Amino acid sequence: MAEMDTLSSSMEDYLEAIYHIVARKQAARAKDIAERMNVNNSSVTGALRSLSEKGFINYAPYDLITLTKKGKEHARYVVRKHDTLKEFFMKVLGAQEEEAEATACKMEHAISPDILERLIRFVEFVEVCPRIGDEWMKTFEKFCREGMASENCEQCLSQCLETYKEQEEKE
Amino acid sequence: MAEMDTLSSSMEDYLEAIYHIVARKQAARAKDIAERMNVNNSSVTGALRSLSEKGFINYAPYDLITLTKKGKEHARYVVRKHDTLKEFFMKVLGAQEEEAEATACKMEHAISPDILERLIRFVEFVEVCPRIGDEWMKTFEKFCREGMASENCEQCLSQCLETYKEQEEKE
DNA sequence: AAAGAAAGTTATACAACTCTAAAAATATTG
DNA sequence: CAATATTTTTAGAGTTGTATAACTTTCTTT
Repeated sequence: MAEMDTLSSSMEDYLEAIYHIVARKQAARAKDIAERMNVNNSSVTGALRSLSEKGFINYAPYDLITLTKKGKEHARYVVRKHDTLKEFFMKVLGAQEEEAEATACKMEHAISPDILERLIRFVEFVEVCPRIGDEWMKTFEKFCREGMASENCEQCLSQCLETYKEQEEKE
Repeated sequence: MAEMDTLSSSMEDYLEAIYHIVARKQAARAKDIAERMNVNNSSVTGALRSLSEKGFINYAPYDLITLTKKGKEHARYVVRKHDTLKEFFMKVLGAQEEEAEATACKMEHAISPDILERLIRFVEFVEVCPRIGDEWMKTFEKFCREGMASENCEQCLSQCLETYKEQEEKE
């Protein structure tokens, strides 16, 4: 028998699409999926059969499509990978939304559980650690434009410390 | 005609393997490639024909394999993507080498030029910016274990500034 | 409820990639 | 240099995912 618990990149894309459609409407129709994925109707039918056989979706010919528990769980995992990558590309690397979205979409299938967890922690950390934060992002952007101007490091650090102290006082 | 300048993930893997083999020896043989990639000999033949048709390698049946200029350039680009991801996973996210290697191998095909450049800059920056550096990595590791202990931020920043000043004096 | 529209499925074909088994070419060595 | 071993290729088949075209089912509307 074919693997029951693993999905190809392609099938993960279908599952993800179904997840998002089901989140908006009650259930998904083949046509919605085809439109969202820019794919032919008949390709959807094949994908549905495959996802159904593996127990990820509830589906019978001509019927509406919903996710099984297993399908929901896997879909959420895929979405988590997608969103984490997109967030990292935008918030840390400063990429544009469209670029981040497209690249996350392609890379999401290949990221391992271990690296994913680390990346989630990292993005979380970047947001709460004062050593990073907004100012730091600006510094990174400047670095990207002009390279490292090492003379400013002390000033940069002092500034960072001052800002932090000021914010602490306000709270 | 089939696309001449783009390669599937699979063909990029072959090209990358050939690049590494050619770097060690003068030229690659089908057997070397098959061994390195854990793939059947006959699969290599097909890949070689395809890469040759598209102008990435110099190849004729029963002949040794070398890279064309185009092949070398593309291979270097793939390797750059691979190495950048691997470095990021290890140096910034603190992943183990094997994990970093395996994941880079799978993700390298999907990263866009824009995100790649940003990631290269980012890894470079992480290495030169005192606000990050070793201490910061330790902080991140601690954060991963214990979560954010926000009371220590001022101390963390002061410490960082002090260390920087001390190092400046030594130079 | 019947006609027409819309949606979904099947049949078929193709492209990419893989494998096994057998045949052909090349290399090695006694 | 001929026998043997190794390497490479071909032939054929299977898998996955895609599309077009034709057909069937379901929905909509009068």
